[in-house]
Amino acid sequence: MSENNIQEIKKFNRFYTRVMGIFNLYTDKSPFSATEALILFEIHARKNCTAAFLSNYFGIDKSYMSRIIKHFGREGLTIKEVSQEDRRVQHIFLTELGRSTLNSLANKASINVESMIEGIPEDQIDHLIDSMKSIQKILYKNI
Amino acid sequence: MSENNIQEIKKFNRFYTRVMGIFNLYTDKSPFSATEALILFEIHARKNCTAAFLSNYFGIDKSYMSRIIKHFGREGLTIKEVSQEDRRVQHIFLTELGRSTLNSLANKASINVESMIEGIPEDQIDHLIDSMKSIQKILYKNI
DNA sequence: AAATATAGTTGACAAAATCCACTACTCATC
DNA sequence: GATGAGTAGTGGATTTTGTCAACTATATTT
Repeated sequence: MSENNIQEIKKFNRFYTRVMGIFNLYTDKSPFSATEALILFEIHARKNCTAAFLSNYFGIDKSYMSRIIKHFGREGLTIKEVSQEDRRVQHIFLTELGRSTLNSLANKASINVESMIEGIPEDQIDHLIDSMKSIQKILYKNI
Repeated sequence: MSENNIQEIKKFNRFYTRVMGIFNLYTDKSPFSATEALILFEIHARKNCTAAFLSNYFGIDKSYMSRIIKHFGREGLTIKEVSQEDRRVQHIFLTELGRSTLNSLANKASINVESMIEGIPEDQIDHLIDSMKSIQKILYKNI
């Protein structure tokens, strides 16, 4: 593998890390961290989501994940339901409040994204999105 | 701005956040965090780098930045030099040890990037890198 | 049924990050 | 050249985020 390619990818990683740091994706002054917002999103998007899945999916320690979900529970955002097939596992679901909270976080994220691309001409935005799709498509199997 | 575009960008952001979380870019079992590695890199790359610049560049609290740089100093990775023009500002430089430390962090990062793209055919890697370059070029002015 | 493995929880702790007050200096204006 | 406003950097106190190891409960393998 060309050393040059590696350097280019690292450069992109530095760049995009900073982009995300600056457009602090979900979290401007909300009581939820970016991580929590991502987890909430995933609970919503996956069916029969479990703590183990989330822990593995995000590469987050299971004890930490347990606490995050506990926190969601205390706030009334999620409920857990013991699986019928395997009584060790608990499926996690959003409550109505959880859905509306996620919704408001998603709106904030949208506003951030808008400021991230504001002033960029249409055709470039299209190119941007094509590029983003390509990256996902190419890296997909390795993630 | 099309709502659909926003959603696509948010999807990419979630995706790439996860990519970077998983290929924990610099930091596998090194005594430096990913943030510290990025800062070390930037001290190396910029000339006449200052704490204020870094703080602003990364969107990191200045007191935290001060502590990180202090830490680098204690470890012998950086030295500071009071500016002649403005005695409030201190330029930061890597020492020889700082450079070699950065180098070894960079090597670890390279290994992570390799595993991130392993098994992906040449032409796709090229496409990947083109896409990454496009994104940087398009977002550059807004960052 | 004994050993091994997985899901999730908890306590204790460590690392990362923020908030705020402070010093030292610079710069502009009177 | 004193005064006030602003910026660079530091340090104390605290909060948030994340890790480690031990534990319970259930499932799976032998």
